[in-house]
Amino acid sequence: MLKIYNTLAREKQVFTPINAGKVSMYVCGMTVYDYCHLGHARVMVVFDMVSRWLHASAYVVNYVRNITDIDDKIIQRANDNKESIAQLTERFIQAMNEDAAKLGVIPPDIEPKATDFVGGMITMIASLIEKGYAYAADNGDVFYAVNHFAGYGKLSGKSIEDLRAGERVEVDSNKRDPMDFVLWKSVKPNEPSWDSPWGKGRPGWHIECSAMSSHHLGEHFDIHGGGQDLQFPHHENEIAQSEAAHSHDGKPCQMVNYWMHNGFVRVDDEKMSKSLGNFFTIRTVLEKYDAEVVRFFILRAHYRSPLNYSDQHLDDAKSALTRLYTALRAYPVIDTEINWQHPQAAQFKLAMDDDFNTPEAMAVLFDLANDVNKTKSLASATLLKNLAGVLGLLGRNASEFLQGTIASSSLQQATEPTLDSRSIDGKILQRAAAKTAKNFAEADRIRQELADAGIILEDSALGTNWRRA
RNA sequence: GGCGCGAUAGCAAAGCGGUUAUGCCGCGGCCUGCAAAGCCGUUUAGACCAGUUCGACUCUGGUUCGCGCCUCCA
Repeated sequence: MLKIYNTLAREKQVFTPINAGKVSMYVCGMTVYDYCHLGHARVMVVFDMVSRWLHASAYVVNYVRNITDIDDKIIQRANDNKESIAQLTERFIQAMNEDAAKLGVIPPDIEPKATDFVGGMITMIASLIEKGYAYAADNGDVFYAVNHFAGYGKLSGKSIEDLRAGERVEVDSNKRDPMDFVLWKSVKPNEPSWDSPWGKGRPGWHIECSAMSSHHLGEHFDIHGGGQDLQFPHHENEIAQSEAAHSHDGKPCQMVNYWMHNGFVRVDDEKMSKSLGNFFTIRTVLEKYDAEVVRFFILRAHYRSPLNYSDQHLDDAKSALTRLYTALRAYPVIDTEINWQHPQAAQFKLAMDDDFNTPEAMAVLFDLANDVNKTKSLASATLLKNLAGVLGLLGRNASEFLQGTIASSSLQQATEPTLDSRSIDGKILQRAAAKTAKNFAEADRIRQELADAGIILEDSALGTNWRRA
């Protein structure tokens, strides 16, 4: 029985889908004006994991993750770069897809772009005006009248009064209330625009998610996710827009049953963010670390906990993942159905059903690795690989991981020359001959020579294995 | 200022009112020509102060410290 921590309720709740056996999930994706950083990696990996677990739990999942391809920063960046907005966003959508693929993120079922939904947004704004939740100002902007929506603040736990007290924003004189937020921005020079009943302009940020989620998942759907920083104002405003626009006879229509928010990636105990400038892009990190190590690192913490980034932590993650792959090295494991009755599989399931407790689920993986090493059980090795597969881990051949270089990544610039496997095998043969001749000094010299090149040898009864440090 | 989250061993990170989390690192042993890997064992815990309880890292209250949101942000 799956339990999910629901931000709306501030507690874990048993997950009951609106339609039995089906899950509709919407996640706020990226604004594509730059490369994705590790914080974006976390959202993608976390909700990929959620979607995989729902699949593994036999749900039919409809997973939507949007792409914001029109906003202030995009316009500015395109201007700075002297390229068109379409060129800029296309470039970074492409980059995002490459990064996601490397991290083992399965593409969502639908990835709608905001610019493809302006018509739907206009319809929704018109409906909000008609129902009295929004108003057009004299300058052509359209605002949402926050105090007309009774439930405002229910997600973030804020009250309109508290928000007013903490008011830090420049008051826009076109607003009737400082708390009102913009649904439609009137056109400004050198900015793209669309025709609307309120004149040329472009949509505000929040309305796109309301329009896209209802178009693809309906007025009422199961799960809505995103980073913790979107809780307010973005998600709060989405609720206000959707529930008001879809209201019938003045009664709001519940938009989402379960709201999920993942914790931040931090650097030196501070939130990693563009504004602080302390971010690492995914591709920068992948120059140094295998993408699966990064995925492992993300999933090793619970999705709601803060996740501190440092090289030391990634080194640690790499060692841990190496242990798992090492356990699988000698076994011809294949993908099979998981028998959830098996004690360790059941333990894994229990952990995952408890609000996606991946750290605890991973402990089961290490337990299985110990079994494999101790008992040489092919069954345990198979279960290990298949359970890890549910998390999108251990998908490669062990040797591919242990002997591969991150240089195989297309992003990797040529680093110091590394030995190819053929010459390594040659050295191993030379060393074997020296060992047979009891010339241990020579054997050790060869081993050291390889060690200096980052190749670690491991003798076993069946021969010598090697892996990259 | 308002609202919220957190504090676990050298590092990272979970569960749990009483019984080994787990990984990395360290130490000892086995194995090995020697290593490495692996196996076995093992040292370091639960910010602080009270309270509830037969018993609290786990529940309650307070203190201190850290972080986040309240403005674009995953």
